[in-house]
Amino acid sequence: MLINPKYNTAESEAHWYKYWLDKGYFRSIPDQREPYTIVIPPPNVTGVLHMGHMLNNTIQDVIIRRARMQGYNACWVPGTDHASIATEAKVVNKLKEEGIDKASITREEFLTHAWEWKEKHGGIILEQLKKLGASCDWERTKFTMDPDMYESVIDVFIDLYNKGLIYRGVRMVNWDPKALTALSDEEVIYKEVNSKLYYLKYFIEGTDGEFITIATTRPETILGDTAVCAHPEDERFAHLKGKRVIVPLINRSVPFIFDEYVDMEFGTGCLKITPAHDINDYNIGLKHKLDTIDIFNDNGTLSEKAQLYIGEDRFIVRKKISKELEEKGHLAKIEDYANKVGCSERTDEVIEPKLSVQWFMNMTEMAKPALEVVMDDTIKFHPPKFKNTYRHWMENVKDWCISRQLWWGQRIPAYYLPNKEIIVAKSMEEALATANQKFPAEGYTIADITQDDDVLDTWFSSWLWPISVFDGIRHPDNADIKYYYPTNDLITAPEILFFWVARMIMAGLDYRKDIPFKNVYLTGIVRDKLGRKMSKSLGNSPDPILLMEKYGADGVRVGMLLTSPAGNDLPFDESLCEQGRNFTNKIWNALRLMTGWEIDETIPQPQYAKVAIDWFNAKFDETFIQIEDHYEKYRLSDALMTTYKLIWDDFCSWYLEMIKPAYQHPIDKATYESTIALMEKLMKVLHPFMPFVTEEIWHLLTERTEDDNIIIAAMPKITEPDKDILSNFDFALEIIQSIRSVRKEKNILNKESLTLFIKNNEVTLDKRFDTIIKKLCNIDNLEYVNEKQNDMHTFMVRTTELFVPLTQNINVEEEVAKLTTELEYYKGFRDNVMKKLSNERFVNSAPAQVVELERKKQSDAEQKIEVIEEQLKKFKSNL
RNA sequence: GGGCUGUUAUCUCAGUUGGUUUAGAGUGUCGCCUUGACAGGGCGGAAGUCACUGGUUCGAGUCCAGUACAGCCCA
Repeated sequence: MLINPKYNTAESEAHWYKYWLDKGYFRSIPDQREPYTIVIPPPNVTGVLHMGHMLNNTIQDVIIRRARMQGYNACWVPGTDHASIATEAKVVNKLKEEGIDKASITREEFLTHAWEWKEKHGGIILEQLKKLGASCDWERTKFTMDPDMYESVIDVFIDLYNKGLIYRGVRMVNWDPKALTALSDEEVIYKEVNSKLYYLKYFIEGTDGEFITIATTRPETILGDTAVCAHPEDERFAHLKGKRVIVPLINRSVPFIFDEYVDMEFGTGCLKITPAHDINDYNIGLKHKLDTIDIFNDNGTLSEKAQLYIGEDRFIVRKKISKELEEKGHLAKIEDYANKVGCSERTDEVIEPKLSVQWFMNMTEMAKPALEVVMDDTIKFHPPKFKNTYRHWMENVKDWCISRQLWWGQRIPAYYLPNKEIIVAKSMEEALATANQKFPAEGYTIADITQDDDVLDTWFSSWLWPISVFDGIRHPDNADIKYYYPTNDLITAPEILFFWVARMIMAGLDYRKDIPFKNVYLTGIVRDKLGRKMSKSLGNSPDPILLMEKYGADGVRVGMLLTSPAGNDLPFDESLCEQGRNFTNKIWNALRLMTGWEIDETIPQPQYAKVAIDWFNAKFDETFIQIEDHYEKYRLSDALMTTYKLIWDDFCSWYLEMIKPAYQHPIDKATYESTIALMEKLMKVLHPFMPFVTEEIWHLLTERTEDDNIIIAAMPKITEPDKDILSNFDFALEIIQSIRSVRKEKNILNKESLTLFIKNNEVTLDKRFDTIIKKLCNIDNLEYVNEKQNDMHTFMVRTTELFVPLTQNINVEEEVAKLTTELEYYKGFRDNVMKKLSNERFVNSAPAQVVELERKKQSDAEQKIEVIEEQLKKFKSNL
C-alpha cells in the first residue's frame, strides 16, 4: 500500500468528522446498554472559543470517546447559556452604535434585537468545538432560553416560592451602577487598590469646639451618616456616652453609639455609620435602630437625599468633598491606604452596596444534603482537595440574590396587584384567575396586574442544566431523564464550584432526589509562560483555531493534556502542541514502515520476531492495566503519557526495531499480521486522545467493512501480563543498553560486528532473547562461558559479567579511574546497607521481606565490588 | 483578617497505607550517530542537601509541629 509521506491533518480531520456525523456515531438514544452521560458546561453565548474551553472540552471528549469504546451508550449533551448580563451589555452596545438607546425602545423590541444577536453569534463556540473533534450529540443541543428550558426555570421558581424558599425582601445587595443591576456575591471580584484614608473631624454637639476624628476611605458617604460608633470598652470615648455629634458640611446631628463591631486598633478607633451604603454599617443600623439615608442614584450619582453635589458622580464627589472638608477645617489628614474594592465581574465597575428590593432564595436547608453527598464521596471530587473549599462554603451559605434588573433572561413570574399583593403564577392569565379567586370582591382585569420587570440570575437556569436538558423538570418521568440521569462526570473549573456545581447538586437532590453527577473533574486555569491567566484583555491567548491549523487538532489535544493533572493550572506553551504534532508524525511513520514491507508467505517466522511479539503482548497487557488505573483515578495526563511511551518507546523504538527485516528484505506473514494487530490495539487505546489520526490509520492498516471504524471499536480487555517474559526482557534490555554504551565509549561503530561472551552468574538467564540481543547490537557471535575472559573488555549487568574483545588498545589509566569511582560508589552503598543490617532494632522490627531485601542488596554489592577489585588488580599489574 | 492548598532536576509534574539497589517521567540541555519509517529522528550522558528547622520511628520526600515563600477561596 502506498502511504502519503506526510499526514495531512486538515484533510483528515474534515473528512473523518463529517464521516462520523453522517454515520450518526455521536447520536445517543436510550437503549438496553448502560448509559454514560456528560453534559457540557454550557459556554457563554457571547463568547468565542478560548484555551480554557479547549482544555475542558478535550477532557470531556476523551472521557466520552473512551466510554463509547467500552460499550456504554455514550451521550454528551452540548449547549450554551444565555449569560444575561454579558449578552445584554453586548446588545445594548450594538444598539448604541446604531444610534438606538435601550431606554427608548420597549422590552419586546429589545428582546427581538437580543434574539437576532443570539442567532448570529450564539453558535460560534459550538461550531469551533467541532474542529477539536468534540463528539457531542448535536441533535440534543440546548440553550438555556429555549422554550422548554425557559418553562422549566419558571416552574422551579414557582415551586420554590410555594415552598417558601423564595422570598422578596429589602437587602443590601451588590449594585453595579454601570449595568444597573444587582449582582450575587459570587459575581463580585475583590481587587487590591491603592486608595486613601481620610481622617475627618466631627464636632460634638453642645460643646465648644470639642471634636472626635474618624477615618474613612469614602468621604463622600458622610452625607448618609446616621451615627458615629466606638467600641464599648474603648476608654478614649467613654465620656461620649449619650452625646451626639455633628456630620460635617450638612450639620446633621447623629447619635454617638457603642458597638463591639468596631476595631479599636483601626484608624482612630472611631467609626462613622452609613447604614445605606455598607453592609456592616447596615447591620449595626438594624441593631441600633438607626435611620437609613440612601444618598446615591442607581447610576452612582448623588441623589437629592445627599443634599450636596446632587447629580454628580460618586468618584468626582470624593475629590470635591475632600477639598471642601479641608477648606472648612474638617480634614485632619490623609494617609495612603491599600484596601480591597469589590468590582463587577462583568463590567469591572466598582460595586456600590445598595439597599434594594430583590428576590432571594433561602439556601440553608438545601445546602445540608448537598454538603453531605460530597463529604461522603457519593459525588467524588477530582482532586479531592476541593472538598474542603466546598465544605467551607456550604457551611457558611448565604441567601442567593436571584433577581437581575435586566430584560434578557427568564422574567420573574411574579404579578403585582393594586392592593400590593403578590401572585406568583405561570402566566398573566393564571395570575389573574388566582387574584380573583383570592379577592373576589375586587373584580380585577388584566389591566390591573403588572408583572415584575426583572429577570432571573443566569445561574438560576444553569443549576437545572443536568435535569432540564433531558426535560426532567417538566416531565419527571420521561424516558430520557430516567435513562441518562444521574450523569457520570462533570468537567468544570474550580472557580464556579459554588456558582454552579453546588447549586446543581442542590437542584438534583431536590428535584430528582438523586445526585446530578458521580464525578466532578476540576480543571486548572490555562496560563501563559509568565503565569498570567490567559485572557482576551491581556491578549496573551493563542487563537485555538490557528493552533489547530498549525499542529492539527490531535496535536493540540495532546498538547493540552500533556501537563495538566486535575486541579492544577496548565502553564501553556505552544511547544506542547509541537510535541503533540511530533507524536502524530511518529505514529504516521510507524505506519509507513509497516505498510511498506513486502510480505513473503514462504519464509518462516524468525525466532526473534516470535519472542518480540510475545514480549510486546505482555508489555501491552502490563501497560494497559496502568492506563486503566490512571483513568479510574481521573489522571488523564498520566494515562496519556503512559500511552505515549508505550507507543513511542516500547512499540516504535524497541518492538519495531526487533522485528524489522533487513533493508529491502521481505517480512514473514505471521509477524506482519501480528504487528498489524498490535498496532490496532495501540490505536484503540490512543483513540480517545487523538481521534483523527487513529481513525485514519485504522483504515490504512487493512481493508475495513462499512461499520468497522475505530470510534466504535471495542477497547481491548484487561489481560494479566506474562510477568516472566517482562522481567527477563528487562534484563536483556539492560544488556543491550550496556553494549551500546561500550560501543559508544570505545568508539565502535554499529556497522562493526562484535563477539559477546557472557559469564552467567545469575541463576536464571533467559536465553530466548539472545537472538534479539544479537540483532539489536550487531553481535555475530554470542557465547556463554564459565570462566573470565582475559584480555577483553569486561563490563557488568547486574551480577553478570560480559566480555567483548577489543581491537584497539585500552587506555589503562582511564579504565582504572572509572573503576575506582564505581568501586567507591558500591562500597558506600554496601556500607549504608550494612549499617542498617547491623542495627539490631532494624533487624528485629522491620518486616522480614524488607530485611531480606537489604541482605540481597548487600550480597549483590559485594559481588560487584569483588569483580571490580579483580579488574582493578588486573589493570594495575599491567601498569 | 479567617480558611485551604502547595514548595521534589532548567521548566512542568509523578512519587498510591513510611522500607523495593543511597529519588522517577516528559521537556530542555550536552555529546555522538544518521543514504533504507521518522532531524518533526536514533543512541548515550550530565543534572536534585526532596523549601527550612525540629520531632516521632529501627527507618521520613512520605507522618507531626513550627518557620519562610507562593497560590487559591472567603470576608
